[in-house]
Amino acid sequence: MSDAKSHQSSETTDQTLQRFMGYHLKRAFNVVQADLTRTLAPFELRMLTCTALLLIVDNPGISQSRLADAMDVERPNLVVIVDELEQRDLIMRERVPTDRRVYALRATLRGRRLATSAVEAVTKHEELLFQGIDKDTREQVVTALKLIRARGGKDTA
Amino acid sequence: MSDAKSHQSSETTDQTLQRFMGYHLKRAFNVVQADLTRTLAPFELRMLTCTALLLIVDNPGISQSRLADAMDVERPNLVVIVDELEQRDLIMRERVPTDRRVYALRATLRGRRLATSAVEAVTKHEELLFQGIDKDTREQVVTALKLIRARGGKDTA
DNA sequence: TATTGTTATACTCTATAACTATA
DNA sequence: TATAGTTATAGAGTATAACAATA
Repeated sequence: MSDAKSHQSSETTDQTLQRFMGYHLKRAFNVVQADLTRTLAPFELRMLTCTALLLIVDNPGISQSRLADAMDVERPNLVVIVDELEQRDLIMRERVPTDRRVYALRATLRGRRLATSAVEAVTKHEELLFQGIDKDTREQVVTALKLIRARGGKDTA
Repeated sequence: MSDAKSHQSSETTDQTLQRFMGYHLKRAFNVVQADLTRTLAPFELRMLTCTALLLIVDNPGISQSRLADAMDVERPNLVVIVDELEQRDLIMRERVPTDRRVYALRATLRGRRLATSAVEAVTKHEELLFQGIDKDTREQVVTALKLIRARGGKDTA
């Protein structure tokens, strides 16, 4: 019990950490993130670039500010993501005549095609990763995750 | 509909992304992460250093390799975390006579005291953050997250 | 040979301040 | 003045290769 040897072939008990949802959330997210990275690699997309592409495909004309909000990303960090997608000819920045400050983002045909392929791959990926969890539970999890998301920014005071 | 203006005051539909658990997981994790960072700041702990400290407190004599496994962190990345905790006199690296390659990690009194305070703060933090989610749902979510974690590493092939 | 801890390194993600051009 | 996009920058997390000491 006082020797390191006694731990070598046993699992950690994690008594304290097991109580925290944040711990489980992080571990699960690490797995999903790592798996998703592999799944998206053939498309030369990362989680963030893929998310941005899908949002632009689904919301043609969206501005960078609104895209940043939807992605929970700071505006400065979104710039490089949009740059990358534009350089790869997957999206376009179009000037808006009524407000020359904003860009209207639109997917190109190439972008829409890549998005379709990526969505198919991610769908398969998630089916595999979550196959041990029944549909009802999945929906409950999503509902809970949305609630957590909605509480964001509120102070713990 | 083709003008960016039509999107300015409406929410994105996110039709495609909404289907993916990974998207919800990431957004929820971002919120928890940001909130937890604020909660742990007074203790000068981050999510990773706090996790390491709690695991060492709960598993005295644990080696760095086993700690890295428990945290899903690569060994090289754990070194700086352990360095930080040791420099702050929260834990000690002890040589193990039976295997001189490994360090047995143990929390100091100071480390155990800080861990107790941090656990208290995080507990309060999570109570606030998850107060809209009933106990049964929370347990179901944790069970699901554990299942996802357990599937890690398995190929999507 | 294999493993523990380590160094070095690189890439990604996150966060903030300050600038420009437009409104 | 306020907002959209941008630049620069810093901090933190993640991942891999290679090394010394030890088994």
